[in-house]
Amino acid sequence: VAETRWTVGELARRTGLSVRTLHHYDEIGLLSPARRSEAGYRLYSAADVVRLQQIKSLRELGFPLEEIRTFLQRPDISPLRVVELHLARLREEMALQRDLCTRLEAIAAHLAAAEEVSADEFFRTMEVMSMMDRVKTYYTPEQLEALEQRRQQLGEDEVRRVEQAWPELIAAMRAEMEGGTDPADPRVQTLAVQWKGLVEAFTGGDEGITGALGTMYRTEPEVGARFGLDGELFAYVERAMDAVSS
Amino acid sequence: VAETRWTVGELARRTGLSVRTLHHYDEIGLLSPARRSEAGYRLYSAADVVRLQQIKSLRELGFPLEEIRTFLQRPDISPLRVVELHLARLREEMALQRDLCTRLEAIAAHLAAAEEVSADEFFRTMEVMSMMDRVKTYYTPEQLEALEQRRQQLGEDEVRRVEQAWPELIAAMRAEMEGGTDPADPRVQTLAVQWKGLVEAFTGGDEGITGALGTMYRTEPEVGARFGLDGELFAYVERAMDAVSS
DNA sequence: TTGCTCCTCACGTCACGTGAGGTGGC
DNA sequence: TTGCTCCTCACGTCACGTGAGGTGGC
Repeated sequence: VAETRWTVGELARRTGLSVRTLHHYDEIGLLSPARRSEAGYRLYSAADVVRLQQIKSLRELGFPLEEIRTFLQRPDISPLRVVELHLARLREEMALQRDLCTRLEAIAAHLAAAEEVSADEFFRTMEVMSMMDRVKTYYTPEQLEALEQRRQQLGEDEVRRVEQAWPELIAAMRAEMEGGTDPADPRVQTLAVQWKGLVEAFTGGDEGITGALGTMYRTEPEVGARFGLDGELFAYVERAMDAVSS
Repeated sequence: VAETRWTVGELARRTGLSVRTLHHYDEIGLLSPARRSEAGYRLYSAADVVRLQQIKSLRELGFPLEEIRTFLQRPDISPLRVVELHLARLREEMALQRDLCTRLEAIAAHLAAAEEVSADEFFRTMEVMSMMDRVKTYYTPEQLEALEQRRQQLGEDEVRRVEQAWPELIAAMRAEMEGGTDPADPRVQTLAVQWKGLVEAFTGGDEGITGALGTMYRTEPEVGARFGLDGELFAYVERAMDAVSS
């Protein structure tokens, strides 16, 4: 049974990658061809093609080659999982792009009418552009995978329920803060417990993910600002949490 | 009249760029702040914010920093033009993403059903992913700008008309080729003239663009393959063209 | 035999990242 | 005075690009 084999050139032509890229992947042990011909030509198998697709998907998710290599070593990672991760990310990105489109159109309309465009409008636009790249840098593939798995466990309805509960909870917490309520007050304590619950529903209690989220909110305040979160509110919530545990 | 000024840190926070990136843009003369404070702090003006937005847009279009620098020096390039270029590109990319989504969903469905997925299906998917990056590497900003300008001159209806004329013309040309008609035959000559007309309608006769297109079709046969174009047909058309001019 | 594809070095590049060591404003 | 933000070098890094020089299959 002679299986189909592809040379580097064929593979490059059909995938849009460069020959040099395939050489590089071989060099670093990310994708080595199934065999070599007698003359030393790289001969790739169908299984190699599948693996290459996984690599391309994970590259689009923004992961460095080294992380992709170790990620693909995990026994619980199937080609299906990788495709699903890619799809989830793609849908998020398309949503951000629709947002960006709206903002650019607004700026174009203003400029075309020779109106003043505020610096803020430019800032918000650049912020969205940065968010598109940013999603790619905060999680490791493992964390992203865990997040997705968690979402699937919860089911779509539950995810939506959690997402809708947030704005309400944030508003309630802010009202207490601005009203000057003591973080140890029972009313605030109740909210703090709900807060903790929602965070856990999202992260599945994974410490790495919780940490990555914390880093993201601390170093990128604009991300939190989209949901009405700021440093002041975070500090207030933290004090309430401390009071819960003590 | 004290105008608003931003320090690097403020600008970085509001745009999602790193301080190092802004330093780098200053170093290479791409974006230098309007002034410096007495202590040497970079102070950016509102005009700098506008320029930064243009830079971010052109970066998303995939241009290297050096090309962006010279492009922004052109007197005929307004902020509005840059936003329009970005919008045009964004819409194309979203179309490709919808295509990619469909393909990934098909693969996911097959994998979930534990069905065999052909190598071809993986190839086509990777091809779309590569096309998304590729658009970014064939044109210089000047060429992209000329292409867009051309499209605006033609108007949407005309662009659509041209795009719809292609498949028909390609099919007709292929039929002649496969029928063994001499490239110098009057029937083929008529088609060749139409062919030339459509190419010119698209490129506006710009030699640089025509060259870039040629390079693209030669080095990326899959791009042409999507429209039923291959090396054989190109060679046939070329012979017909030579016959036209002689 | 010619032309094309393949091979292995190995240095170059682009756009920053990442400290190192030090100064100025609130 | 302490802490934070800023400054200028300057070397490091990631994912390849780009020849250089040479071999093998149709």
